[in-house]
Amino acid sequence: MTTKPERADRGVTLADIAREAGVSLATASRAMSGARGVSAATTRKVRAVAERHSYVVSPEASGLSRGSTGRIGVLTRHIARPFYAEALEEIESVLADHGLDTVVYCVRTPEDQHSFFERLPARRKVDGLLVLALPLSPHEKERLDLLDVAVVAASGQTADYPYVSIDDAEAGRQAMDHLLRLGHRRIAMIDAIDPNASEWPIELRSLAYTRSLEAAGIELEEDLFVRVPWGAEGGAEGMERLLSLREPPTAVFIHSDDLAYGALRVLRRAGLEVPRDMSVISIDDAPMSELLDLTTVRQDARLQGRLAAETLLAMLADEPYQRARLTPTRLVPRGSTAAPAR
Amino acid sequence: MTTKPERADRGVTLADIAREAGVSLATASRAMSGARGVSAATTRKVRAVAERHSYVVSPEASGLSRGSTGRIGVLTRHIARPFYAEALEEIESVLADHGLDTVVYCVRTPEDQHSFFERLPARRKVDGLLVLALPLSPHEKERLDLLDVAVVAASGQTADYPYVSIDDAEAGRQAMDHLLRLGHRRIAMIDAIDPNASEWPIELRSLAYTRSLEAAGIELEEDLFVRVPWGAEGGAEGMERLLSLREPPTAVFIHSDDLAYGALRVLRRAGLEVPRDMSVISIDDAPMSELLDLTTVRQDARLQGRLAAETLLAMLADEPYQRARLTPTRLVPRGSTAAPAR
DNA sequence: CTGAAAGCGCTTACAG
DNA sequence: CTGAAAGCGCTTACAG
Repeated sequence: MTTKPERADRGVTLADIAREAGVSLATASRAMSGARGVSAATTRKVRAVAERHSYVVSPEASGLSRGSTGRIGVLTRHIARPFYAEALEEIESVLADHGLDTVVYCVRTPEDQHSFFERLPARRKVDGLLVLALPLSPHEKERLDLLDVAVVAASGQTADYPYVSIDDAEAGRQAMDHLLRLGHRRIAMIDAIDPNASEWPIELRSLAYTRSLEAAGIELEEDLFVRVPWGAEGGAEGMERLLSLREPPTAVFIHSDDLAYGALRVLRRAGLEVPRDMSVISIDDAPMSELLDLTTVRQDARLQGRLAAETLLAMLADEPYQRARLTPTRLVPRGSTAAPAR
Repeated sequence: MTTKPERADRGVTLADIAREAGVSLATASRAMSGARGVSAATTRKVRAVAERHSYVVSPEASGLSRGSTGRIGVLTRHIARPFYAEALEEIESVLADHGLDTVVYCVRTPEDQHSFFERLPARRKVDGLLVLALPLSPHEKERLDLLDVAVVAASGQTADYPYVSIDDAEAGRQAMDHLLRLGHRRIAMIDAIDPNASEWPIELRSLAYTRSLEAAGIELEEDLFVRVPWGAEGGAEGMERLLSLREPPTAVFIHSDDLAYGALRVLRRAGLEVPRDMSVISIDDAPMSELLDLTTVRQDARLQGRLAAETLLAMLADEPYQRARLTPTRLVPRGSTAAPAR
């Protein structure tokens, strides 16, 4: 019946199903969506016909009609780093369980990030957005609000969206506490900055470092605090700087596991033994840390992803939710820390 | 003018833009899409109005009309493993550069996988599908064909879709060759099987092992070939079995880096030194391998992801493409291999 | 419980 | 170069 044959065979439509089932389009639609107010027999009949044709309702058309997309966007700066990858995997899992698709927007570089907020490619494409460990400038937040969808942040946000995160200050305290209890007094810190991050919240981990030392009555030494770019290379650089001191520390608290891996390599190559010559602790408990016998403070990336996704689902369903959720961290003592040699 | 006010304020529509620009809907549509046949002045006027309202064309409506979704699905069993995460990151990057969204379908368990192929949640939602290192049974392939979209496989496929992959046999040969040249004769292999994989292609890596030994005139020893489940734990188990032999090998070729990490840990804990007591080589060159000083055969996950995405783009654009693309692998000699002790 | 009809927000052949 | 109109494949208030 179509006057445009080239469009005619895009596949079976609800109209076809309705016709074959001997009901109206409206009833077929209700039967397929499980809306109430259709007799069980009719529903069965319609669905049987649909089944026979391997028919599924077109999400595009359905979404257009009802005004939702059935998709959630995840905005992130990385996919291939353990924390992000694990959080993403869990997010996808939660969303899929609720029938929602996950679309990934990865802004690798500052340029990508800039263009994302200028062009807003997610506009009109998602029902909600999960912002993964991406601090937002006020301008970026303003742009994001143009999406006009629910937003939840996981870790390190600067805007005022509902969020899920660890308590970085507490995690830092746990790490420092462990070193102090072991008897260390000369404790260094290798802090990390993301060279690509335009904005970053107050660094709670380094704050924990200074506070813990102060609380223990230990004087701060400028040389013992180094700040390096993110990643194993940064950790290596930081450790090299510490080893070059006239009097190196006996222990070091490192911003995160990734950095610690680089630091451990430097120690090994320098012929130093861990933990005898240097205790090393960091934060994350990334997958490799167990293999490397690294003492660390565990944060659960998957849990954070899960809770963030669930928060977003609650917002979309207009159910109550917590604006701020802190997930627990805990010390995982392994072989890279011990009491100082003397 | 709408009779349904609750639907009225979903935002600015093309009709609003057209009205304000003083043109018809049709012309506004053409101006926004950049279709030819609109005067430059009109185009400018329409776009200016759109800009002023932060308007973008609704992908849902546009897609419904033109019959495409602007989305590509990625089907995978993992997100949080380096190979997958890197490939995915690159895929997203390529697709985003072409204005396409990436939606992830991660089937973690055999049940997830089964349900994916039964329910086909990607149906009517994507213009194409990238299957990441997921071997398909004939039945699964049959189901997938119901999606009626372009499909490209990256690594380890069993169906006959266009694909991108390394040459596993060649990679294995490179690894074995390295050990043989160093003078090893007693070479073991730790092979991996994915306990979740319903189907798996002929194992080309272990084939390379036997062939290389045969070519070198070395007799195969059953004890020297062990097969374990995937992951570091599997590698540890495999190495333990090899160490328990009356006469352990002097070198071992391991299916992939992940397994090698576990094997290295077992060696270290057993007080054995690498490479003095045992040479270790594997395939992948995952991010941690450099830190662990692991000799390996590098495969480029990002390149595979990129080429797979580009192949899919070519298919969608009806441009010529290669049905099979093999990406190169190369030996990366590091500190975990050396000539046998005596 | 069921149907006719309007509407979701676009695109595009057709006719100027 | 531009517009009126049909169509994309659904959903849902309205009226039985």
